[in-house]
Amino acid sequence: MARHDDAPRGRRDLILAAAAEVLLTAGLKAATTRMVTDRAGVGTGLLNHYFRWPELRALAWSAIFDAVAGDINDGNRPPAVAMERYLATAFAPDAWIYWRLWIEATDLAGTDTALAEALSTARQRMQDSLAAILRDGDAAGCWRADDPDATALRLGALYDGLAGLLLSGARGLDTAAAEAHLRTAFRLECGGGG
Amino acid sequence: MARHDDAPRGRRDLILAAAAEVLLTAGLKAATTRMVTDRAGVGTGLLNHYFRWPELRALAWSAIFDAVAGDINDGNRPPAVAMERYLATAFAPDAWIYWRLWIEATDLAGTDTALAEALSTARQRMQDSLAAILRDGDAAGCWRADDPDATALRLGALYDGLAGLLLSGARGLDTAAAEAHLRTAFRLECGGGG
DNA sequence: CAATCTATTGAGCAACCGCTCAACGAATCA
DNA sequence: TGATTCGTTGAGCGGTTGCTCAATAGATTG
Repeated sequence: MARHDDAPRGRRDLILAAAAEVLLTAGLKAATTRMVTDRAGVGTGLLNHYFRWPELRALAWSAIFDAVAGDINDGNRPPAVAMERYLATAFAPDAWIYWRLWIEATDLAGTDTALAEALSTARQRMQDSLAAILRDGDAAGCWRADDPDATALRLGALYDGLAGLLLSGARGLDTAAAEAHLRTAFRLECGGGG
Repeated sequence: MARHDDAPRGRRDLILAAAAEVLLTAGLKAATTRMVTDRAGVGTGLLNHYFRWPELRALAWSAIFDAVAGDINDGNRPPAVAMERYLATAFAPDAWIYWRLWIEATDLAGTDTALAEALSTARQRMQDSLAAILRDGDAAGCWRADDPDATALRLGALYDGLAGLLLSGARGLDTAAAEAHLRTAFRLECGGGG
């Protein structure tokens, strides 16, 4: 994902790419402008010449979740496969940094309007993707989904809540248990077809 | 000699009370030591004489949610009434500062160990209370609850997720819709009797 | 070649944070 | 009374942050 091509279209894109790498490494809250300029091998002034920090941070965050969304939507999988993939990868160990970034964005969105906009867009896209899978599955008879949008919202919110529990170190909950809870919720929402 | 805690309201308690007021006003992340000393009408040094900031912040946070928990558990209501009260007050307008404090604590718990401990305790208590209501309701035939603890965890996580959505300004979701989603989840978990 | 312009630098600014510590007033003790 | 203790003060320290701006290097132009 992080491309270290020696032919970046310009220092601007170099900085943007470095910012995304920093977010994936340090998280959203801990990331600073100096981390980005250090990683890009660039003076601190150049970052502020091209961006303001909240703007750059939101852009890098969006870039990351654009890639994630592309990963989810790519290919025309049958709904049962797509759903299984969603449930199986939701709390996978190597997805950890993504729900950390997601939760941190939820938190910062209250203050940072640029990030709030980015989060709103990404969330809508995720929810629409999930709703589409649910609708397809209903049409194909895999399960029942009377109100795919509402179900997608609830599953998404449950996902957020479980991720928050995991991040803040809730007692008696690991990634396997979180996945099981998400699967249970899906079964309750859409019937026993699992 | 007798100078310990016999004083009805020493400066220490004054500072702690001021900290709680600041949290309820400014939130957890925005609160600073200087807000607390200003509100308490006390020098900045005195706060640090009695507390470290993370410790004081966690103490004040705990005090707030001790009061909330007392409010929930107080009285021996029948399970149906207790459950209805939980669902109806979950996203009430005058409770929003509490789920803001709750969500912010979830976020800060990753860094702040004192707050993580306080959150873990409060969360366990909330979850136990909810599980007890679910169990009582099952025993009384109000609804069905095969695994009250798991259901309580899922409802709590959904609550966290919905609160996060509300706080970060998700499109097409207000407090009434959030409450409706929570009620739907409860109905799916515990049967259509409600 | 010199002149011009643009991209880039990084020391340093201003604002914030939690926290320290020498100093002070008011009790208490001898 | 003077000496001692202790709660209390607040200017200021050390550290962090995003960001500025005069200075500089490098390419372009006449």
